[in-house]
Amino acid sequence: MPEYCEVALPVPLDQFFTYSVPDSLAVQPGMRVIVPFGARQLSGVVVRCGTSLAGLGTTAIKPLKAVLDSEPALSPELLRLARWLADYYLVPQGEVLAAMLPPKPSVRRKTTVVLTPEGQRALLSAASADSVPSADSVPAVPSVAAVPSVPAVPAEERKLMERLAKRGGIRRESLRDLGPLVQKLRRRGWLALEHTMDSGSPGHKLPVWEQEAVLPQFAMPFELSARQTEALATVRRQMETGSFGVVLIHGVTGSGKTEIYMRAIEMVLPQDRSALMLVPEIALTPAVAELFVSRFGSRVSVMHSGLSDIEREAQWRRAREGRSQIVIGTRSAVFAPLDRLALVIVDEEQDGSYKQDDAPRYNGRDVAIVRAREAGATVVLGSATPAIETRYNAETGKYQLVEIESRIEDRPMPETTVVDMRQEFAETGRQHYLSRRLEEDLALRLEQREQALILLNRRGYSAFVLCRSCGKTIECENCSIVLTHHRRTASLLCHYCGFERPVPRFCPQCASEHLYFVGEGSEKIEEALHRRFPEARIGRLDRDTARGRGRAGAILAAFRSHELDILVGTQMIAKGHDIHLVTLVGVISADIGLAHPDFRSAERTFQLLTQVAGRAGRGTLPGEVVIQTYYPDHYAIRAAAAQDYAQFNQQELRFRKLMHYPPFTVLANILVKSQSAETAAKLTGQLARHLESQQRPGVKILGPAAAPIHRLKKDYRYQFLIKASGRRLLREVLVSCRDFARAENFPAASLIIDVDPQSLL
DNA sequence: AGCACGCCGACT
DNA sequence: GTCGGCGTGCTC
Repeated sequence: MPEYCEVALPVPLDQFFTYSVPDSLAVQPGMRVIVPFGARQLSGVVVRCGTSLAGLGTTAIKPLKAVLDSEPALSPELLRLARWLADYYLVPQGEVLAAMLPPKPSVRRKTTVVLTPEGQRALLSAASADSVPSADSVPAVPSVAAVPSVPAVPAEERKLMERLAKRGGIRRESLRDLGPLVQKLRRRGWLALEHTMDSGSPGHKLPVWEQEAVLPQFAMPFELSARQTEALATVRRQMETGSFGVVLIHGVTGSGKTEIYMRAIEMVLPQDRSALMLVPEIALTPAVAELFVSRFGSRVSVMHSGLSDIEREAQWRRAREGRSQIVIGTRSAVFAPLDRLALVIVDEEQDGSYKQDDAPRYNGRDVAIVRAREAGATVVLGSATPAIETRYNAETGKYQLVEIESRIEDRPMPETTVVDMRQEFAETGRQHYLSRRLEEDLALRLEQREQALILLNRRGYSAFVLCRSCGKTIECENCSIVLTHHRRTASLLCHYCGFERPVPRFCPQCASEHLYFVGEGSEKIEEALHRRFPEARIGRLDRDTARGRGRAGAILAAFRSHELDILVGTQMIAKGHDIHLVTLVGVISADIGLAHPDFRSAERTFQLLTQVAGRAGRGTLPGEVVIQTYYPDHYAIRAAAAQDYAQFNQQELRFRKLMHYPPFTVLANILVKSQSAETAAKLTGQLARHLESQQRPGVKILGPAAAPIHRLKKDYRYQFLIKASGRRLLREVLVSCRDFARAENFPAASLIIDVDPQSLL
C-alpha cells in the first residue's frame, strides 16, 4: 500500500513534489490528482508511488486532496514518453504531462468568489452610513469624514460586493477583468475564494459516431495502382517484422497516399492492435474525418483543435478505454492513449504545424517516431515534398524509401507556366495583379464550368500603409511589425499579436493625408477577381474568413460541391484537398515567403508551390498551373515549376552543407526576452558571456542578435542560434544555459530554448 | 508560473 | 501614520 507519491505539476520547476496519500485514496502512477501547492490547488500527474521517503529534510509533506481517475490516465508507456520529451526539449515534465492530457481534467476545479462575514458587515454598515445622503449625489470623501467610524467603500467595490451579496457567489472566470479588485478586497478579508469540485455535467451532445456504433464499409472502392501496391507491401513487410522501422512514402501529389494509409490501418485491426495517424492542422476537415469514419466506423477517434473540451475528452476516453483502436488527429494526438500501437502514420510529414510553438516545443512527427520506437511499431511518413532532413534520413538508410512518381490511373501532372512579372510589366506597362496569361486561363476555365484555385499567401487587403510625406510605415504598438490593412473591418491589423486600429485618415507621425496603401493580400485579389469576372462565384479561404468553428470546412464544402467557381486564399487552400473539377491553380506572388530571414524559406516556398500545384488535375480532366513571380530564377521556384524534387533537394543540400544547417548539424534557438528593453539587453549580455565559455569543437554559436522580429507582443527579443555536430553536444550547451539562467535568477519566462526550431522569428 | 511576505513613497 | 507599489523567494 503506497503511502507517498511523487507528483509532476504544471509549473516551470524541474522537480516532482511528494505528497502523502490518505487512507481513503488509492493512487497509481499515471493518475491525475489535485494537490495543495503553496496557497493554491493544482492538478498534476502521479509519476511514482512508494512507501518510503527519500530524504526530504524538514519540508512538511501535505496530503493529496483528491484523485481524479480510477484508472491511470497515462500508461507507463506514455509516462516514459513524457520523460523523453522533457529531457529532449528541456522542459519540466509537469508541463509535458499537462500537454499530453485533454485540456481540462474530467473533474474540474471551480473557484467561486464569495463574501465573507466581515464583508457582509462592511457592506451593511456602509449602506446604512450613506442611507441618509444618497451615495450617488455625495462625493465619497466628505461622507467618510462625516461618519469616521465606518470605513469608506468606494463605489466600484460596493457594486461588486452588492452583486456578490445578491447572487451568493460568482465564478472567478466571470470576474476576470475585476481581478485586482477581488484581490484587494480579499486581502482586506471581505472576500474569499471557495474551491469546489465539479464533475462535469453529463448529457453533452456527442459526435454521431459516439452515440451509436457506426458500421465500417469494407468495400474496396478501387484497385491499387502497381506503385501503391508496392508501397503497401513495403509497409506490410515492415509491420510483419514486429519491430520498429520507418518507411517514407515519397509520392507525388495525387499518387494515392491516403488509400495506402487506410489499407495499412486495415492490416493492424485483425491483430487487435491500434493505429495512430497524424495530419496537419488544416488538413483535418470534416470531409477527411468523414472519409475515415465511413471506412472504419466507430473504431476511429478524431482529435483536432476544433473540438470542444467535452468532445475532445470523449474522443480521448474512447481511445483510453479501448473502444476505438484508431486515432486520427493533429499534433497533440501523438499522445493519444492507445495501447498496443502497431502503426503510426504521419501525413505531410514536412508540415510546419507539427511543431508546437509554445512550451513544450515538440515536433509531433519526431515524437511520433520516438513513440513508435518505444512501442515497436511501424512508422509511415508520407509526403510529396519531404522535409530535407527526412529525405536525407531515407537516403542514408535510416528510413526505408518508397517513391511514387506517377499519379493514380496515370493521370498527368499539371502543366506549369511561370510568368515573369517584371516582363509582364515591361510589356503591358500596367501594374496588375493578374497576368494576361492567368486572366485568359481563368476565363477559359469558367467558360468550361471548371474550377480554379488562386493562391496569395498573405492575408488582408494591402500589405501595409506608407506615408508619402514622411516615408514612415504604420507599425504595431506591441511588435516591430508593419500593420496589414484589412478592408472589410476598415482596420490595420497586426498578424502577430492581433493588435487592431482603425485605418487612419492622416499619418500618425506627420499628420499628412498622403497615405499610400502598398501591396496586395487575399482580400484584394478576391475583390479584383469579382470585378474582372462579375458572373463568377468566388469564395475566399484564409484565417479571416475561416474564423469560427467549422467555417473553413463550410467554405471548402461549398467549393467541393461546385457552389463556387474560384477559391482564393492563403496557404490554407494548398493542403490536401482533393477536388476533381479543379483544373487551374494560379499563384499570384510566388516569392512572398522567400524574403523570410530563415534558412528554410526556400524549402517552404518549394513545398507550398508544389502542394498547391498538386491540387490541379486530380480528376479525369488535366490540370494547369500558372505561377507569377518577380524572381523566376530562384531555385525553389524553378524546381517547383519543373516539379523536380531531386533538383531542389540537390541544391538545398549543397546550401545546407555549406552553411552548416540540418541535416548536417542539429540546431537550437535560444531566445531571451523581456518587456523592458534594458533587461532584455542585460540578460542577453550575461548569457553571451556564459556562451563564450561554451565554445568547443563541433559547436557553432551565432549571436547574440536581435531577433528578426525584435519586439513581439511587447517583448524585446534577442537570440542565439546553436549549431552542433551532434545531439549530445547540443544538449550540453543548452543544459548549461538553462542552469546558468537559473543560477543568475533570470525570470522564468525570459529564456526560451527551442530545440529543432521550425522558424526563427 | 502564481502567490505571499516585506520594505520604501503618496494620500487620509 | 496607512495604502499600495513590485522586488525576492518559495512551493512537497
